[in-house]
Amino acid sequence: MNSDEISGIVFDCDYIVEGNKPLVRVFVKDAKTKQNIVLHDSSFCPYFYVVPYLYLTDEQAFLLKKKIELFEHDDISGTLKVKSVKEEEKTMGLQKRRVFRVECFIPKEVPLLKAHLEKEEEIEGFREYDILFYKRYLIDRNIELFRQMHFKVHHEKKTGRFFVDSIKADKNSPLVDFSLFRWLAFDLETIEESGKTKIIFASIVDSSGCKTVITCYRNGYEHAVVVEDEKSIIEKMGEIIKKQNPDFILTYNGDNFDFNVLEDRAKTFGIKLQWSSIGENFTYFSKGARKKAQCFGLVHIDIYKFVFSIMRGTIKSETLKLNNIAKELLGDEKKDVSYSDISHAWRTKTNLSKIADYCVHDSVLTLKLGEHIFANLSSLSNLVCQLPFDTCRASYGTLVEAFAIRKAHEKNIIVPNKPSNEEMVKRKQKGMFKGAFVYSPKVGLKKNIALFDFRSLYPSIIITHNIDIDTINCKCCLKTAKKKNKVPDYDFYFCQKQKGFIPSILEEIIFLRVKIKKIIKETRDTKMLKKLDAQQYALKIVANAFYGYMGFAGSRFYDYRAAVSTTSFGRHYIHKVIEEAKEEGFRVVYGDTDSVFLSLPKKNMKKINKFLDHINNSLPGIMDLEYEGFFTKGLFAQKKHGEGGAKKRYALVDENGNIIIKGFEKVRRDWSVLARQTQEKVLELLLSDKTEEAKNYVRDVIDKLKTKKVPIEELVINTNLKKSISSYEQMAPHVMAVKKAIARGMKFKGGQNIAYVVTAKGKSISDKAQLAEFANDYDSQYYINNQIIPVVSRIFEAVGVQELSLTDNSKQKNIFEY
DNA sequence: AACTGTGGCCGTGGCC
DNA sequence: GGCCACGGCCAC
Repeated sequence: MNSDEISGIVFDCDYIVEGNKPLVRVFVKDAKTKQNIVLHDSSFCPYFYVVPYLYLTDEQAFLLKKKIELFEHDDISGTLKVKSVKEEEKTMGLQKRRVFRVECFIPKEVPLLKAHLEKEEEIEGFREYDILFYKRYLIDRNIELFRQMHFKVHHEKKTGRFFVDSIKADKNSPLVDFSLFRWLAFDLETIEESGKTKIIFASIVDSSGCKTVITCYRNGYEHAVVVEDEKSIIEKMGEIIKKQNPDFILTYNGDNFDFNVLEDRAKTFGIKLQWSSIGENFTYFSKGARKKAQCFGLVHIDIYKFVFSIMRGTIKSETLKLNNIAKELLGDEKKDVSYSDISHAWRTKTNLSKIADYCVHDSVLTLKLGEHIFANLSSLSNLVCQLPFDTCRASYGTLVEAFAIRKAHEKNIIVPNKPSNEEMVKRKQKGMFKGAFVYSPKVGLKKNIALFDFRSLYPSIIITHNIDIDTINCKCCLKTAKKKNKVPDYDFYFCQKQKGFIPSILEEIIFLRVKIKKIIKETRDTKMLKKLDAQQYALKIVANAFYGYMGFAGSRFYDYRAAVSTTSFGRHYIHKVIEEAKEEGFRVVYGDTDSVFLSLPKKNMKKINKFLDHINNSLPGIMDLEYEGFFTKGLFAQKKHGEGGAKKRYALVDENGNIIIKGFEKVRRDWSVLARQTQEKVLELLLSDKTEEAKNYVRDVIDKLKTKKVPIEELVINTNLKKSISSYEQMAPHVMAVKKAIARGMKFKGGQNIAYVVTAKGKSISDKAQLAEFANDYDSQYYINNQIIPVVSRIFEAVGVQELSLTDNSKQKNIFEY
């Protein structure tokens, strides 16, 4: 056997079972040759922890260990045995505990063994029995995803396999580039025929320049690969993909759509989706409503999933459809073809080249999006030690959990278990906990606003006050911390001697982020900058999600008291800043959670810096108030219902004249484009003192609506159908529009975007609502009274323009009357 | 459908 | 006409 060294990048991992032994398979791209290699590791076995009761004597513990070692259970599937038991010392909470690491032969025996041992009286509990085997491997072997790793391997002649002897990560090497890998995106166009979804076009685009569309219609498209039938389309796809030999397969919603169709059609025709160069098939899992298409060594990245769960908060477009996302992120637009266009073209066999073109374009966009998100995806994968396959499908909760588990292993800490269903119900029954403070603004236009906010408020609080499950009301600080580290609104305090696990790992994140930000400042190389920026961004989103994770009922680190303490300190600090600002003679205009808006007679940096220093000198730990910037104007509108100014809705003008709009209809995707644009324009004009122009602009819009000169597209209202149609109590417009569409034979799922128009026909607004595709006209009155007037009058009133100020008419009229 | 959290606004339907 | 629950989306 000759020993060898391989340096490469890990981007996939799974395991197989051979002869009752698990064999981990690590998919590695050799950095030099760019060839992929499957490395096998037979040295790793599944395990979980048994926690014996603390009161057990050494002898009792020894007997328990023996009992577990000798455990044997026979049933029809064979004999269940323990491979080995090792005594270890691990940290649980802040305590060192004796635990038994119970090693099993194969992964699926872990839950079985645990179930059998549950009846043993000497056992207090079980830990880490639900961490998937391949994830366990990545963590325990310190795999650094998307970073150079060094493997000592040996070649086994008999099987031709490479076996791993040792692994070393090169922690200082940068994360790799997109261009290291081969990427392939595909997209399907389908039609509904006799109750089945059938494939009519399939496009394939890859990073080596391949651009193909496959169809079985002969005169479809001059560049098309024309095959016999639908079955051949799928076979041809497999053939091309296999030949192109990509590392990653990219789709946009492939988990729920493309692979769903492919799986069904392939089954019908008796074909396997064997696209991988190493002979693996795609498997399609559905766990409840969640579906995934996966193939070892051919990593399927569903970009829609990543956009939905991770990027949604930063996306502004009305829907998360490919064309919108591509437009927003890439500045590219999808060709505009609707489903009815496709089926019409297919039925009449006209304009087929347009569909083919559109199909290819979708793959092109998907590939481009893949490149766009790669830095973020790879940084996150690396940070939380999860395969890119899992990272692109993960929620924030999953990411935080994965990161915590990884860090726990590093620190020899055993992680708490996931809550049982009953426990989760109990946690949820506690109800919502008190959150942040929001300052009620006064209505009007304010000048010269200095904006301050706390840098990462909640993470800073958790670190500074050592907020954790294990540090709460400790015995060691009973006398001191009770005074010095007490939660403002509650009766508990946190330990000041021993750092909790969560504060300590959060601190690592914050420090690392500061370090990366420093490097960013010194970096010129744009490629490198993008990577570093993605890394600091990954750290930021994981850090910010920790507080929510502690208050999340499904969390391993749930603690109600920790969550309420965090927000309690938050309220305390923002109130403190507000009080001190008042004392220093500033006028407090507004503030939300971690920010304060202070107005000054004029811009005065000396005063601003003095205030900042004054505050920061009195703040403990890593708490840090930052100066965000100066704004020449700030507009706060009257609340529609109730007294005072509306919170979470304002507009600011920065020193360069840019307008920043928060909360108003302009930024809400459930308002018509016309209403949003009109409000934006009015804001723009009023903030530059062009009152008359603003009035005229609105009159003009109203006039256009009255004379039906506004194109219907600008009047479409987008709303999400959040649940299945039957579970709605109230018949809101979008729900009624859907009901009417269902009557026409359309189908809807929860989570779908509904685009509707309020038409002229009907009594109530819901009566009038029709899906955009069925609407031929619109109700001008509705759009004037319910979309335009309310959104602009808030703004006019805020700057002090009374509605009744039109004098060009004999009668005194509302400026917007018509 | 959406499983990181709470605070908040506002339109609409539906009840009184 | 007034009030409130439902429902969706946004700020942080």
